[in-house]
Amino acid sequence: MYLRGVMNQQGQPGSAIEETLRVVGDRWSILLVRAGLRGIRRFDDFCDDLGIARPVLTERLRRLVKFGIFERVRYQDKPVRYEYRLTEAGLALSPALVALVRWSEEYSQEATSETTLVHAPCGTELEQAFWCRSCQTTFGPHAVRGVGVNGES
Amino acid sequence: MYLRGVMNQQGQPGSAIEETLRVVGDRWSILLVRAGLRGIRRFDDFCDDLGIARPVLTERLRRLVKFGIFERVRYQDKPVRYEYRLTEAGLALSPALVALVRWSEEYSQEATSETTLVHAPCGTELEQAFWCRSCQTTFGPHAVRGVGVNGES
DNA sequence: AGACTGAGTTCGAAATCCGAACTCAGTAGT
DNA sequence: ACTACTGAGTTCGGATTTCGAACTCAGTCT
Repeated sequence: MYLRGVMNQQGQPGSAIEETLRVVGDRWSILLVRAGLRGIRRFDDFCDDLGIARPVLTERLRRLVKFGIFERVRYQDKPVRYEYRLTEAGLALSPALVALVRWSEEYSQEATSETTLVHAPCGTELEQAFWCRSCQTTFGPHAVRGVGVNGES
Repeated sequence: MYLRGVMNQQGQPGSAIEETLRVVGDRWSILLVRAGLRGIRRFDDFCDDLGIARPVLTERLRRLVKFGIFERVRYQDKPVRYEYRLTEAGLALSPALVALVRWSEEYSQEATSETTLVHAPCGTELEQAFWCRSCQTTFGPHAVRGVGVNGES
């Protein structure tokens, strides 16, 4: 099993993902990131697109800004208006998003997906893999291992 | 922008990820899957490991079973006892999990990760990429496109 | 003046979350 | 036979979050 480094009895240290899920692990945050990737930037547009309650949206965006996933940008002065743009870090969540989309396509029984993800140049359905720069190969989850900072298994 | 096919005003159709996040998009579910990958199977062990409240764990596991991510297996008869094992579908969530771990390692300011994910055979830090079977290449998120079932952009 | 826009706040009702204590069947020890 | 213990849950009341609907506030448009 390849996910290690946890040591989480009674909630002290909080491994990296735990921390991350505390930010991004609710029903809306990932959807907000996805909306951001789809080009949505404005408060009301997020609201309409996702059907999220306004107070919740306010709170969620504030948190995502605080953790550097979105930035709040003033895009107009006369009536001062702000919009929310994905940061570098926010964009970097897309592999996770894509992994979830792929999973949904394959295993989610309920929603029939109207969309498939493909490799743009050729139109082939994409697969997700891990890539080793030094071996120059792709590989699957079974070849992944977690190592601690001082290199133990 | 490569994530499409949504059409979600006032919550009707629910694209695939929305559906998925309704199952897996809370602070605990993903952590439960991760615990499952780490070999945890028993109620009390989940409880101790994650520090999740018992009633919540009950409800969460029930839901994950219902959606085919865990299965509830009777592993003993004398006092009847059940444990929870990841299904095929549950295991298939690991790419998403790995993507989140990678993101955490790179961008999460708070938790310093004590663990890094590497390619097992050679020990090199892994990268995550998309793989096109027909072109035999890896590529990044910018080369991904979403197409609808009848093939429009 | 009156209506509209966009980004929020405020409100009370409803759903969730929590920890701590309890249940229930069976097992092990004395 | 009595007690303690295990594992998988339930039950409880209180705290926190979520919700939809209505309101605010600055500025613009007609």
